[in-house]
Amino acid sequence: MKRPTIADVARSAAVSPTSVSFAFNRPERVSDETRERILSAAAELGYAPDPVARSMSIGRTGTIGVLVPQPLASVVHNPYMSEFLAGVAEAAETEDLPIMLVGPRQGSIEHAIFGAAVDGFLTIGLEPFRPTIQLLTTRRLPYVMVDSDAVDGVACVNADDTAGARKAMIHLLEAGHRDIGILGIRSPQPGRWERYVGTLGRRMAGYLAALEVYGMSMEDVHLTECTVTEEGGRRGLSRLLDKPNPPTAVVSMSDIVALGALAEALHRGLQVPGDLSIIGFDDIPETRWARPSLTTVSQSSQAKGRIAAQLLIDLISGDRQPEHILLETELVVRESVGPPR
Amino acid sequence: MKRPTIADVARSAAVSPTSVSFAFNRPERVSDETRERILSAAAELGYAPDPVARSMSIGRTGTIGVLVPQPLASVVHNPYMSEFLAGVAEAAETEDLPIMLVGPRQGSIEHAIFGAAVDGFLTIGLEPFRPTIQLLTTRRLPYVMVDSDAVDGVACVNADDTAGARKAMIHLLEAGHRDIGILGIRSPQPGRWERYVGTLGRRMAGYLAALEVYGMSMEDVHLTECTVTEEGGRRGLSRLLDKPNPPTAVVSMSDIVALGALAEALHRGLQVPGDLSIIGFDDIPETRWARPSLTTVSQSSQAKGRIAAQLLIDLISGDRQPEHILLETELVVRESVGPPR
DNA sequence: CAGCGGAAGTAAACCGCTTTACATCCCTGC
DNA sequence: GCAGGGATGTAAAGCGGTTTACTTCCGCTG
Repeated sequence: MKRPTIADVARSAAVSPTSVSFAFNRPERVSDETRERILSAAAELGYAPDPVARSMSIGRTGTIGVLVPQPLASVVHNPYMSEFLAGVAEAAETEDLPIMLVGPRQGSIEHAIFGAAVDGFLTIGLEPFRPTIQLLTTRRLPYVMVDSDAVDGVACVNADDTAGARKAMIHLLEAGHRDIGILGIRSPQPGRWERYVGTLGRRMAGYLAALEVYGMSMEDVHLTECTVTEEGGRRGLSRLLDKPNPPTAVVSMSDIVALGALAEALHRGLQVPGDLSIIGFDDIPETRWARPSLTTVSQSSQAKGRIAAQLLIDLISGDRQPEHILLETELVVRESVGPPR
Repeated sequence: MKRPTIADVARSAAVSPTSVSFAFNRPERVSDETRERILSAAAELGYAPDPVARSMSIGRTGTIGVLVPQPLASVVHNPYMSEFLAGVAEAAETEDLPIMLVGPRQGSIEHAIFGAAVDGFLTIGLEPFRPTIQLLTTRRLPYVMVDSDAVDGVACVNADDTAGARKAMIHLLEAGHRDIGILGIRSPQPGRWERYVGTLGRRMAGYLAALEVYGMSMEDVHLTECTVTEEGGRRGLSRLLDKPNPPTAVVSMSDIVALGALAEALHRGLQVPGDLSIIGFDDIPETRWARPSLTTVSQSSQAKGRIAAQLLIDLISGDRQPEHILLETELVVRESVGPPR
């Protein structure tokens, strides 16, 4: 038995399909009596309007897409992303919009963009790489870029990474540290920090700005790139500690990496912050659980998600123009930073 | 300038819409030369096939829906859900399916079910309440129920909650505890544990079974229902501790609640596990970070998500029949349980 | 040279719903 | 008695693709 269509209901209630549609979507267009008849016929047949056909007709899907450049599984796992998504959900909820998680398809973002039935995209951490933007534009859907470099004419939402990174580095410098390591994030051009773009680039710029305040430069610190996992943090810190003149403090571009580094330091029997100070970035919930709890830079991912989603929703409904939004970052002082020995 | 359609491309390449469609979906059906012409015309116009129209034609959306009974925001935040979703994503990824998060719509699950353009649903923790099942059936879509009571003829995936709860309670009893509190989860009929259904019901049955092994019954323990938040756990434990004969150990139906209880116990200056033993359920990552780390029952939410999603995918493609799957649970012994003083 | 088969291309039906424009009918007011 | 207008209902044209069945054209075989 196939799924009943609007025509089946119409036949069974002895009216036109038009009336059935009206009975569901514009009750005032049919008489009470007819509506009753239609609805009960529908109930009897077990009729439910097909959302796809509906979308097709009205030209909207009522869904917003969240486009992520990594495999979905890793994304949902990532606490930073969870918070972000919670924010997106918060905004989506007020409009009763489901949210669609879209990862790469057949390995390519392109297929993903073209295949998703959504009214607009929220992109996360996409390299502001021309091709991708162009695809998004070709698709002619509104979109908001989060955690990328701001692009003219495109809606963008970012945390003020530069200021945040600056605060983090200043915090260490003020505490008296001069031998500092940076746990960076693996980049397309390993080690070429001058070429970092997007979030990475801005954070690096912030570190740099802080160093300059103290008359230092990149020459005076050790940078190592890590994968964004605890394991990555472990390894990264190991590399730094095994150098001839190990740092007395490290800043990390990500809390996850920082927590890995913390674990490694404790594993090696180091006192934190006695022997080594550590500072992270993102303020994920785990930083509070860590012992010692992690000093980090908060960027309220949830607010970011909420604000970005709201912007997208407004863009879709057409009552706002693309704009750039910069969210404040804040240094959250906890227990993992102290003066050098 | 409107979005170009297949007809525009056809016109521009001087072929029929059929050929354009073939050029995209069945390259072998058009000559190389023509295909070239069509594709370049498409590129020039910035044509991208409309996913909705496509779904409409082929009768599939290529999307799986995750239906949750609570507001989306709270769901994404919940670590247990995050893990589950990661599992779902893992399975979805192998088939390149986006996943759609669907929360209640206009306050009702019904609207949500009817409005979502998906090929199948994964429901989580839905009360196996007739109406909802009926709706799902009316929609005539395959679905898999997770964390509900098993229903005949419906695909269900559950953890073996009963066995898990039993192990937890036995663990406390073996340690010598006889004054035990249960931090339950708020239920539709507060306090009427005999009527618990679904996950709650099964866990309660497990606790009970363990008590009976030691010749005890529900009379001998204190049950209090908590909301599933840390705050809920705090309050719940407070209620138990303020009784005339406070428990020396508590089992919780959820790690989040257990962590709240742990915080409250420490706040009151109690030693854990010295003065109070605590055991949780779910094995969320935070249990490892807690001090003392939390003994709990692991149910591998991620595996659950993966398995449930795979079942749904197979159901959709039609090469599997609905079945019931029960996943093992395991006691994870950490530091929060010891003998009573 | 008739006959056949494969390659290339297309017309038109179809997917299931929405919405505009129009037809009826009946009531109201003058 | 009739024009005007509101209430109710419907035909038909989309929305933008996919797919089936058919036509044409060509080259090849016997």
